[in-house]
Amino acid sequence: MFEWLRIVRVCDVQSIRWVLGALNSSSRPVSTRSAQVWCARMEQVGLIERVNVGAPGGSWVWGTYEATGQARPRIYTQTARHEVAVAAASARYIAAGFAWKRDEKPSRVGSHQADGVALGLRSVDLIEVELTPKRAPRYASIFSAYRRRLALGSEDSVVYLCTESAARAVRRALSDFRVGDDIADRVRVRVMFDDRGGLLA
DNA sequence: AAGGCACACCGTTTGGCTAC
DNA sequence: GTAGCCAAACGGTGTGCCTT
Repeated sequence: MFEWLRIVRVCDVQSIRWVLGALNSSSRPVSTRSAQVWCARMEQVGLIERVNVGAPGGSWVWGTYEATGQARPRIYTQTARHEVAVAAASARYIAAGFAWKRDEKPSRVGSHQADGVALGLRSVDLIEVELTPKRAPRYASIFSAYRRRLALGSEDSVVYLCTESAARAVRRALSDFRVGDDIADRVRVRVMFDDRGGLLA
């Protein structure tokens, strides 16, 4: 659990449910209640901290320095909601039997760091969590970075997990740009989040 | 008409408890 | 150890009232 928290940094209680389920060798989440019990116990012994931000999905949770060796994440920033959304996606992948790791830092100019890498038995997917649409030229440069990476062959596909509006922007960019067309058959776009960053059923 | 404020209501989360 | 039920707590939203 703490290995996973070290990777995602911060998550919500719903994600804790899925990862606890995965640790029980189940593809289903444990109950919300037992996830809360786990959090309460870990908080009591100083291994996690949590704060109720009033978001769907429950309190936000992170490992303390004692547990992960990492500094407290900054949770009152714009990117925090994105981090929690990435963790939510990661938790589902873990429950589905995938391993999860952070993408490596871009080693050269013009490359792009994905939000995560899902390692399955038969495939390796680069995961992008997209809550807000980017400007079109940004997609063009990201797509050409992905085209290079996919050509190298160590990853099989790119998965965009989006809000409704972000999915529209990604699909439009895929069809508008030539580089988008080049990689379109290796890119999957899924609507997975609502506008508040909550996970759709 | 617009803005500020208090209040009630609603949905969600949390923790206590019990049963299995 | 877990699921299910319940009550309390909390944040968000809508409404009514008052002032500007």
